[in-house]
Amino acid sequence: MGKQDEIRERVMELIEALEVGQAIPSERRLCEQLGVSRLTLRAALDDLVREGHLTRRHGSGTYVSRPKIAQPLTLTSFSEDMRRRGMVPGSHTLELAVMPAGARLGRRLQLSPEDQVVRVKRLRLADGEPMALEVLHVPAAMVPGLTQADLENRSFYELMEERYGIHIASATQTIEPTVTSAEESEALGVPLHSPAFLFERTTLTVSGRPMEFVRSFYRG
Amino acid sequence: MGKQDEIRERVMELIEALEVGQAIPSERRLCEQLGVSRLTLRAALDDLVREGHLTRRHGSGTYVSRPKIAQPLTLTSFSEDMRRRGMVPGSHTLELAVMPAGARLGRRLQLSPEDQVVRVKRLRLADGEPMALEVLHVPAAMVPGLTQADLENRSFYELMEERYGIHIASATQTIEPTVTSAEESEALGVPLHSPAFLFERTTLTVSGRPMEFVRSFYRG
DNA sequence: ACCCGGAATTGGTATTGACCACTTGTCGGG
DNA sequence: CCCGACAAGTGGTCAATACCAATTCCGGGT
Repeated sequence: MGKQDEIRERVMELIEALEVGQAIPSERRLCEQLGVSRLTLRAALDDLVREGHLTRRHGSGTYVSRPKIAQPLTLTSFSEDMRRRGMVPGSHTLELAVMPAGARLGRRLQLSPEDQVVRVKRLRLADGEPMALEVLHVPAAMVPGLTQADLENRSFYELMEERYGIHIASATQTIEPTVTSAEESEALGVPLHSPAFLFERTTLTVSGRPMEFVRSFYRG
Repeated sequence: MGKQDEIRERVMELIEALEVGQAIPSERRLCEQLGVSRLTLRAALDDLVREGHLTRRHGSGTYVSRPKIAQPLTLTSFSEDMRRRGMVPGSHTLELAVMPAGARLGRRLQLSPEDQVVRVKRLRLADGEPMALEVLHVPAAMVPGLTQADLENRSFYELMEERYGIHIASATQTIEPTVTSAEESEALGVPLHSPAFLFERTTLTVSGRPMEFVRSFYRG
């Protein structure tokens, strides 16, 4: 975990507390507050600017921009979606780890920051070709004994229902255009900074509790 | 003109003298040779990597990649092309300047680096919408008295024939996917680093002399 | 002959310090 | 009252340096 990524997260938290159009603290102030050099801070801001969360105005300041457009929801799993398009869906689990939720993720999943979450990184395939990189977070308490093999070529939602008896009720999803980072580029086999779509979805169970938070990068 | 852009040009020249797959000098050696800091050099290399000219391998080196695919040629002017698609072509000249050719451009146009060239920056429109940013270079000796107004909403090739009696014979053109820079983004009204196509064309007269070198950025 | 380990080299990241270019608001002169 | 000059604050760029991480290569031990 680079320091740049950590800063990125902290700035994101800061942004979320502000209105669109408001200015964030100046670079000089911020890098002092966060205890990093200005270049490091700028590298993190560059990311957020490229992804459209911030806009810079030379001589004036850096401003919060473009709120994500919340979509009402079309409750499709990747597996269903691909089959409907006549393609053979698949998935390959790259990583499965248990970690504390942290502030932002905890808020999304209605957990305390110290609660454990399972973080799964999956590559979604269509006809064998990489289509998306998916990072999903689930409260660890909801899925005891989940292993990497459980998710291989398997729909996560189906697994949740069959093994854990958890049924999904609704979800809120946002879509935004973005460009791929180094990791995403490598996983999807496309050049760095290729255009892509970022889906973020929070899924609720029938009892109204958040069940998962997923970030999916779909290649353009 | 930033130092970074200058370095970018110099590295480009260096690259063109190498074969695909060959390594360029290490960053530390290069920044010493070019007399810039490593940060600046890396910024320039970042550009070239993003555009696909270079590939980095951590611990190993930086390598020349992806030769441009030379197209045989489809000899269309922008104006003709747009009309065929049923759109109304237009153009707006942003800048017209006379300057020395320099090394790379001189080579392309078969001029000595000190020879003067006319550099024209044009915005190409389709139905009034910006479609492409075009930077064309013509040997100054070929187009005496050319003014900015001459090119307003006018096909350059038609002008060359009518006024100067220069007829085009053939051209070689390369296409490559790229992303927009700050200047291109602003001119085309798209976000920074949006996907785009870069056309490079060298046009020859019937006498076999290079008549123009054009770089066109078409929005995706 | 093979393999393993360390040194050298390469790209990757971060810090600190400085200066430039643009914007904005203010203060003083007309 | 208005307008221009100026100063402060902002983002943009660059230099010099240090250390980390991955790769490569060569030599010594087996």
